Amino acid sequence: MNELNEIYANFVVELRRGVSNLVVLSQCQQPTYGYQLVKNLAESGIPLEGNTVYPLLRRLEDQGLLRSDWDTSTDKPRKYYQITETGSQLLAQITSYWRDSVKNIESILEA
Amino acid sequence: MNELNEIYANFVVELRRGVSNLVVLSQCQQPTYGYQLVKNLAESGIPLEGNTVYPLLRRLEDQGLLRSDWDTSTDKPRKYYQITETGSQLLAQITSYWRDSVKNIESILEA
DNA sequence: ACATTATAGTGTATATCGCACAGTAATGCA
DNA sequence: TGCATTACTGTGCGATATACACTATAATGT
Repeated sequence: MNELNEIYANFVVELRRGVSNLVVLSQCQQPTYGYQLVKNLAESGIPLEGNTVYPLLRRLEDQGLLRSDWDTSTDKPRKYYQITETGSQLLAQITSYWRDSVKNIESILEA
Repeated sequence: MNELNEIYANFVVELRRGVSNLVVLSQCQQPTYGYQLVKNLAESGIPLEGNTVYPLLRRLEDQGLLRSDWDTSTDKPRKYYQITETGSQLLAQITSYWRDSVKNIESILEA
């Protein structure tokens, strides 16, 4: 017997999916590293775990939307990711798509 | 070029994911059938195709969030889905979650 | 007579997530 | 001093849900 909480949790997972692309790209307008993202996004109410963030960053880099540089100047080496020109273009597109969707969904919910 | 469009399309797919649960549950506050959902949602700017909607309706029914009745009184038999009490509770929860998320994401995008 | 609409469905490949786990170096604390 | 926790980056696997490409049937439009 499926418990309601389980179903709810799964809905939340699905809702968060895709949003991660959007918020990570957005955050990488400033050079950022994975662990920082995990912390910042949790504070911002969009908790993404490391096992989600690290593969995501690599995917985005593979797609040419981010680029990365290791900073080894401190004791804790950090891999900084930063958005590319291509990434910026895509970010603008999906931000626009996102806002349109939000409006559409809100009007469905209110109807 | 084509590559970017593909990436964009995939982002859109991921963003739409989960939203389908929300809008379908919401629409089923009035008894509705699959084909009508496909048409209505397309008009509302949330295009979901039959191969997405029909399995989704069945899942929601399996989870006890919707129930269905065949209407065979007309020449075209239609399977009407309607939200259950449990479904209504969950809809309220995920609607609330959705609106909170939207606020959080918007504030990340603006930062 | 032929195409399109209306209506419901399936099978398979693919993408991404969560959970669990691996691994190292610094820092806090008992 | 010794041990736990934090900081930091990752991997492997199973589960879920989507897109794409179909199957199927009956009515309606031209």
